[in-house]
Amino acid sequence: MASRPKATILDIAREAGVSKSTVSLVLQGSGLIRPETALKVRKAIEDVGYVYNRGAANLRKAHSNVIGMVINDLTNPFFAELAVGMERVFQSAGIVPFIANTAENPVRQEEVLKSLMEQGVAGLIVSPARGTTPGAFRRLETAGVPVVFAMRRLPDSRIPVIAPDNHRGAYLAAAHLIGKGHRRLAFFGGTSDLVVYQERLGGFREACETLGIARRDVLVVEGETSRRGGIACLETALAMPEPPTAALCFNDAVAFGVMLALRKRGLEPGADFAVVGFDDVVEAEHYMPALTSVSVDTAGLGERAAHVMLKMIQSRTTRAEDHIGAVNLVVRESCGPDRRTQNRPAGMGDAA
Amino acid sequence: MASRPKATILDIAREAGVSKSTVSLVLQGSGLIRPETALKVRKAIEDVGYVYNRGAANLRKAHSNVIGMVINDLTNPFFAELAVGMERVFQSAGIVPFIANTAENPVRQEEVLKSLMEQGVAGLIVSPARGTTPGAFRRLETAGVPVVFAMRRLPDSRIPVIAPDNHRGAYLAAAHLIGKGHRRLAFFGGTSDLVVYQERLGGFREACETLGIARRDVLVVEGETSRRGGIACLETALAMPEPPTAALCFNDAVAFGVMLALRKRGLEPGADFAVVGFDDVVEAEHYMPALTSVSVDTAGLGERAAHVMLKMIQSRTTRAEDHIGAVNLVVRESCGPDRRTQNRPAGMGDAA
DNA sequence: TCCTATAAATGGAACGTTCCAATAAATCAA
DNA sequence: TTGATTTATTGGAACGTTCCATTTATAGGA
Repeated sequence: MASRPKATILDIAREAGVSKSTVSLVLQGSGLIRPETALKVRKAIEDVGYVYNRGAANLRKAHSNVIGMVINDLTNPFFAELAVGMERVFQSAGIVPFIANTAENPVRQEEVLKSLMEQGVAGLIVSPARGTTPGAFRRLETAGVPVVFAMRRLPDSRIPVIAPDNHRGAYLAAAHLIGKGHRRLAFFGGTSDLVVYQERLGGFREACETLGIARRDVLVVEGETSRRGGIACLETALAMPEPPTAALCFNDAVAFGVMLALRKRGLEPGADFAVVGFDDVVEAEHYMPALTSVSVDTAGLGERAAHVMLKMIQSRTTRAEDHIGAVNLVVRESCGPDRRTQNRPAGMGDAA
Repeated sequence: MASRPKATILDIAREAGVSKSTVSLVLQGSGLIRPETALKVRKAIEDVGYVYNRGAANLRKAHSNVIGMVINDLTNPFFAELAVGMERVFQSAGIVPFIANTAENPVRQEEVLKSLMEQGVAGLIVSPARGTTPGAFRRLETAGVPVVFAMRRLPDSRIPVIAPDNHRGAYLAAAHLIGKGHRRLAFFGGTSDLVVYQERLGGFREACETLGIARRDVLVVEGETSRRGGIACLETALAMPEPPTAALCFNDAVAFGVMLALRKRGLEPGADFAVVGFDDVVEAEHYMPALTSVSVDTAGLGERAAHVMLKMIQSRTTRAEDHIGAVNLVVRESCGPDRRTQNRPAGMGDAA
């Protein structure tokens, strides 16, 4: 149980009758070593139960192979999808990304960033917590650690951003609702301290203006970006003298909450009140009714972010182009009484 | 941009006019240093933009403060909840846990474990991937790294396990269904290579036997532990000559799939076919109809696992007691036509 | 045969910390 | 004043790697 002092390359060297340098070379897969020697060394490695000490190695090598992923809300499946996309590309690059959750808490985020820096990360992909102060990433910048923002951005920072075209997505969604004949629209959920919020709300507003919806007929209700937030938003909206007949929600979680609240009131989402989500998480398709949502190709954005990160590390730069991902509206059943236009859920159960 | 060579304690020492040892002591918050000296040093640390090199420190200190969390499926909200529970306790211990996803892939799991070991983790909380080979954790054991299994266990290993009482949970659920008058029951989803599966199925079977359900009236359909798996299970079951009228699902994801498939066939979950889930993820309560499920207090188990881990590290042992968490059946709307017994979703929207 | 070129293996310094043992300074008892 | 004790500070040797500069072995060319 009480583990003996752990083996080092010197133990291996002794065991295999070679020098530590040779062992090091073998460990790095250098071609300079004679195959038979390499084999002998590898056997010794196995025998002594050696585990590589990356900390010691990093002491010489300047930068590690650890990439950190800092996520603001792990319980939102949306971010899990993002993470999965990133992992796909890191995996094929032989890198294991470490994920850390900040739970939307800037203080926690500071701790997490500090810890990752101390660990000597090679780069960081971050979806910053709400309320992140402008200076939070100064440390990283002065240390020259490559950072990429995913999905969210900070008001004015030079850090590259990988995000969907929020403005356009919201525009499309609003235009769709207006096209369905809705004249009193609402935007539900989110808070104005988020840049994403500004973008989505901006697209929504632009559509309303362009397509002739009077200013007083658009209602904006801020709220938590969760089911609970959606429920609250709907209650607020329906309490108005002239309530809206359709809503674009900040994200799918809010939309689910809205649909739930509608049902609670005996209203049918889609028929009695149109709701559109944003992000198109996997659940959207499986909801009842299936949720119309703005698809942002989450996993694709994750992959993109990972690629950008890899390139930054490789070229030792801390700069990169922003990348705005294409979006498209996936029309399902939750957005208006006209059901002729609905998409079928992607090929499952059709044979039954 | 091209970061100057990063500052070390020697730079700080020079800047503050003290020795490196003094700086080191300050960094560790030692009381041996005169407050004014400490202040001077701290100022220098700020000035040179120093970041602590934990790798170098670990070279001397033998054990790090990194704890790894290895999770088999990050996209299952269930595991996110588990992670959140653990984070709560680690946070208050000043530890930032690193999460890594294995995506239910044993090969990936090997890589992840290797990487974490090389990083010099102080301990590991693992929910092992399906198909993990018995030897996968031998390395960790010989290295003396404390490991705790969460939710899942391996057939015969001495590694402590934190998990819910699967047998009892399944028993309760089955008994409930039988109490509702169901006589032909099914168990949906999961595969027999999982110990959890054996446990849950075991409880289910015991209830059936004890409460007088004939062997030929219980149907077991293995399948993926996902929505998709649930859909498939239902299709299979309904194709039988005498299909079941109720099912206990391996987990909530499967249950959601089953409900979806029922709807697709024009059947109403709850009224036409009773379905019970397992895990009681947050969505269960918000589903339509709300899902009856076995609640396992996921976050609580996460906390427990973290506590056990902390204790193991502290006492330098690799052994600990198993911990089997209490479960209880949360009856909602998805399990039978008798709606008088249903629970109300926890206090939201009641005022409307 | 000797010389050169290439291949394979090696010793030692460095990386940024910690911590022990030692020193220097300050305080106290006599 | 001196010596003993306490309080602050410090130098140096680790820790486990990498990598440069060397050395040693092997092969090829004349």
